[in-house]
Amino acid sequence: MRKPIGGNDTNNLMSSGNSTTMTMKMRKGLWSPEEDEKLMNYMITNGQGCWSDIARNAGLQRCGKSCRLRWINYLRPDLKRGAFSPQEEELIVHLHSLLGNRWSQIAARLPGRTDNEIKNFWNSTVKKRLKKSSSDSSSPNTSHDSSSSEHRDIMGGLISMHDSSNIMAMYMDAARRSSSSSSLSLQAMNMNQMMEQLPLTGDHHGQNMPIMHASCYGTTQVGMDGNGISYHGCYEIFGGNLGLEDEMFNIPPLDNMPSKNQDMKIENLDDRNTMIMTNNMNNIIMNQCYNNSKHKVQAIAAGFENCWEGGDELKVEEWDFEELMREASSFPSLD
DNA sequence: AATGAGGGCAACCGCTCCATT
DNA sequence: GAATGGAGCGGTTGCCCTCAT
Repeated sequence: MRKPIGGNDTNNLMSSGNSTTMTMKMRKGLWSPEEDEKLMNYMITNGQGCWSDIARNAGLQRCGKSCRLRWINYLRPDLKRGAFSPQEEELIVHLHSLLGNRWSQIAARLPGRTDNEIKNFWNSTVKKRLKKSSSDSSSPNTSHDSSSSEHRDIMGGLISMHDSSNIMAMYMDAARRSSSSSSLSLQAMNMNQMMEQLPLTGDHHGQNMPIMHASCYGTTQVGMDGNGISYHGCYEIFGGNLGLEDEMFNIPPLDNMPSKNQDMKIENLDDRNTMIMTNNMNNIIMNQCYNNSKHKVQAIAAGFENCWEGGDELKVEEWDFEELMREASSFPSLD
């Protein structure tokens, strides 16, 4: 544990020797246990309010912003400490592929984890791993032929999740960055082109198709409790195995998440394109699930939509990524 | 044992969004 | 409609720890 800067001597943070000037210098750096305790006690007693008031009333020489950060990232009682489980890691990779660097939204789907934590985890661990796996696959020794089996392994397994995540992230980033009038449909076509670069699977539903076109299986069971939606089971999407088998995930209540309607109100802002895109993707996923009468829906998009009503169990068996992309290509231009 | 490199993590910074006046 | 302040978010920094040499 690092020692807080300045130790416990908060006086050294006051303007030198003249307390009447009220020019209180805000303390920076690491939090001392005493500060933590003050903030914790105040929050427990008074609850959340205006952060600058909290900082003042709790007797902390901190700016409200700093207090907020400390509370959210460290003191909150519902925080889960410790290393990320493989399941959490996979979920992060998957969510990142859908949401990009929207750490707060990713964090909202990982109970007990903070955006900062996830961001740090991503930047330190996952990014490195992805980089390594991509450099491995691009090395001369892993040329097309020899890599095919590796690709199969990769694409069929967790690493495929990473690769497909990269592609999705690239795609999403492209959509996000695109400030021109180039429509999402064009980007969707590019996505299809990217898909075609991918190795073929043997026989998937009677067709040779890039594995990214593979179906999405969801055998997730969904239940509701007072705290929101929880789901567990085996969850596979975009050809990757999320490996959530027998793992419980609690999805926070909807008030933590933007509603679909809210998202739909977001109009034509470049940096929101991804969100709209994601939403559209999710809508399509949901439509695919509902429209295809051949397929059973068990649950999909549990963490992304939470918007079904009624039935305790929705069933998804599979949906066709190709069709998904066809639908995606028909997205109206956001201009 | 000393030291340098790299990694992990907590916290700050700057920006945007939104509500209020 | 403009100005202002608070909240929230993502990017970045910098400190400390661990590990290899």
